[in-house]
Amino acid sequence: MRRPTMADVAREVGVTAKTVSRVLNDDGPVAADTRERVLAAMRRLGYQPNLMARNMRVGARDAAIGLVIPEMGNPFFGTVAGGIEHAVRARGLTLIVGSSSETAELEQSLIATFLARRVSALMVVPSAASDHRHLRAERAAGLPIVFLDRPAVGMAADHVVSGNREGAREGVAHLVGRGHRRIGFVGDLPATLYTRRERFQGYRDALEAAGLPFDRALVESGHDQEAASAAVRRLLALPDPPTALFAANNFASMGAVVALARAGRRDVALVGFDDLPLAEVLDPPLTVVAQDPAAIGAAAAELVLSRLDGHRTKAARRMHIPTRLVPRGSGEIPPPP
Amino acid sequence: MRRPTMADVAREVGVTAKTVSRVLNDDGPVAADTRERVLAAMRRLGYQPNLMARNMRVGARDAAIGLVIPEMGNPFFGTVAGGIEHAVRARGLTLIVGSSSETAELEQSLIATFLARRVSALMVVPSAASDHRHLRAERAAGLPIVFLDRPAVGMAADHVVSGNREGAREGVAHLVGRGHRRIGFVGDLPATLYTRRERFQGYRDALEAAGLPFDRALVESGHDQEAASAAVRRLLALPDPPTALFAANNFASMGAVVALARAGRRDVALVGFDDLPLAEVLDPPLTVVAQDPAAIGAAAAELVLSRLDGHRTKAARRMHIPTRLVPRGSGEIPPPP
DNA sequence: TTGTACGCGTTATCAA
DNA sequence: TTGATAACGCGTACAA
Repeated sequence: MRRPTMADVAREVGVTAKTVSRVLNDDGPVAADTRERVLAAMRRLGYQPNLMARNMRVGARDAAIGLVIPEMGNPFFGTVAGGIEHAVRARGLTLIVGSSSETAELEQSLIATFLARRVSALMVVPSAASDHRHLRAERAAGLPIVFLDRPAVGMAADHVVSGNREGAREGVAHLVGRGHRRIGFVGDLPATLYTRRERFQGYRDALEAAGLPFDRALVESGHDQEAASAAVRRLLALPDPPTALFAANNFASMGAVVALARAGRRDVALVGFDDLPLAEVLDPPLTVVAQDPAAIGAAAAELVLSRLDGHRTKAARRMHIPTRLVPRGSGEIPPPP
Repeated sequence: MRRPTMADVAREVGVTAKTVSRVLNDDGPVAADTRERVLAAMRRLGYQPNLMARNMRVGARDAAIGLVIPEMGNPFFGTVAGGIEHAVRARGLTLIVGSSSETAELEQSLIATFLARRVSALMVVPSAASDHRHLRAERAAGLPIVFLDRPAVGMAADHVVSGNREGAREGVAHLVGRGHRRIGFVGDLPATLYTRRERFQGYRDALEAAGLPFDRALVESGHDQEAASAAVRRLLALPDPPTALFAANNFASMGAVVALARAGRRDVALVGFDDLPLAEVLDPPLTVVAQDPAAIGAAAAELVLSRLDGHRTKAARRMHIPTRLVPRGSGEIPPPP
């Protein structure tokens, strides 16, 4: 029950494999008659070309792009992946995905697998503790590599990230504009994470631009939704508590929403970084600084495709995808008089 | 700047490619000394084995699993994919993913690509209008094929689905148990969708078990969140409106939540099928029949792996992953006296 | 318009 | 313990 090959089709028709190949790829001249007979034989035998063999012969490159994301169930990264797939499909490239669970070990192991497969390009969302020095040789050898959401560590490479700092500044400035002077910051851990650092800088930028003092007591962190909830409770229990909160990522937002709802506090303003599905039906509806994951994926795909097209600049190209402030209610709550 | 091959390593050491291969795969006897020198040369040259060539030579099968899902950004399918990847990674299999945008054309084209790549197995979430007759030959030839979330059309094949009918029955029975006698059904379109049909059957089962009449006027549909909202508004505007609603999928739930919130109706009970991220902080918190997407992915992966291990039953194996009723508030609202 | 010879990078087979 | 040779399925270069 072997699968038919070009040779089988060729034998059936009484020609050479090369002729079958010509028909398949519309390459070179083939007599209309021969062509018909080859196509008929293909159908009769149920022939399917072997992409593996083709890839190997033609470019010594797999017509696939390797993508490493932290977690597939996370709609942010899922949407990024969708944006990439959509953009590369037209080029006949398929997407190979692996999730790193935010660990450097899995990330490395996935990258190694992709390299072994000879993928045409590599796209990576770096996990917290990873280092990418070992990829410098690959990049130098011409393999397109793009980092997503966070920059590479230990090497200069293309990347596409959100306008984290600007977005956070805008979100916090929005609160300042409503009259808030004590604004809490709820971030993730570790505090060395790129996105966390950038958004924290944006927070400080906004305070400074408004001439407001920075109070370390107003900065809290948590590594998941529960911890973020607890962080918010601590902030609200301060002697001189904040009148507004800035949640620096989506689970911090969720944690803040839950903490405020449980405490029955409808007087505390809240702006979250990254949009949430049901944000508009929350009570109050959640004001966010929305990211654009599909655009991040599409931009990264374009970077990769242009490199594949021979655009071999040595310089790393870096893109910031702008965020968008979406006022819905929670961010417009004024401070108490 | 060519990438080093086995032959390069072999030349460097003064042996044959086959010896290098033996070292790489721990296959056959190699002198400890030779072994060391080969390993050293590999490191020196930065050799990386070419998986494409290996796959082609060894099994004519790609060490990858092809997965077709409707949409990557949807956390339900993202989590399913994560469950699969987690389960197959230990076997050295990687995951190739494509999204069909719920169209039969893209689904077919993705499947064709995967078959051309000679993937080791195929996992498919069928889109609404697709037909899988053409896969019968593949299945007969021994390719493991598993359908997810919805069964195949036109062929008998393994599948893993949620306990849609039982879950819906339990959700509706929950409302009946609270005293509701007029319960609206909000489903998706087209009404011929497998999941829609099953959940509708569960709805009718629960009514029948309680001796309640079925009223066609209480059944409404919509193909997205907005349409579901409109459907709910129509139900509430009936002369004899429902006192409770059953939303048969997640966007129907969201639509219902929005519609009820906008209408200020806190007296209408609501149970949704499929859980939502912020369900517990909604007002009222949303009672749901939760599915277990990670378990669906894991179960499907196990089916595939057992087939790969030679378990070649001709009979299709079908699994139902049970749902779980999560009472949070919205489903416990009693009918008006 | 078609065929021949060879190579992609690896492993299987059998002999040395 | 190692090597020589062939093979996987396909495309390239060139000849016929």
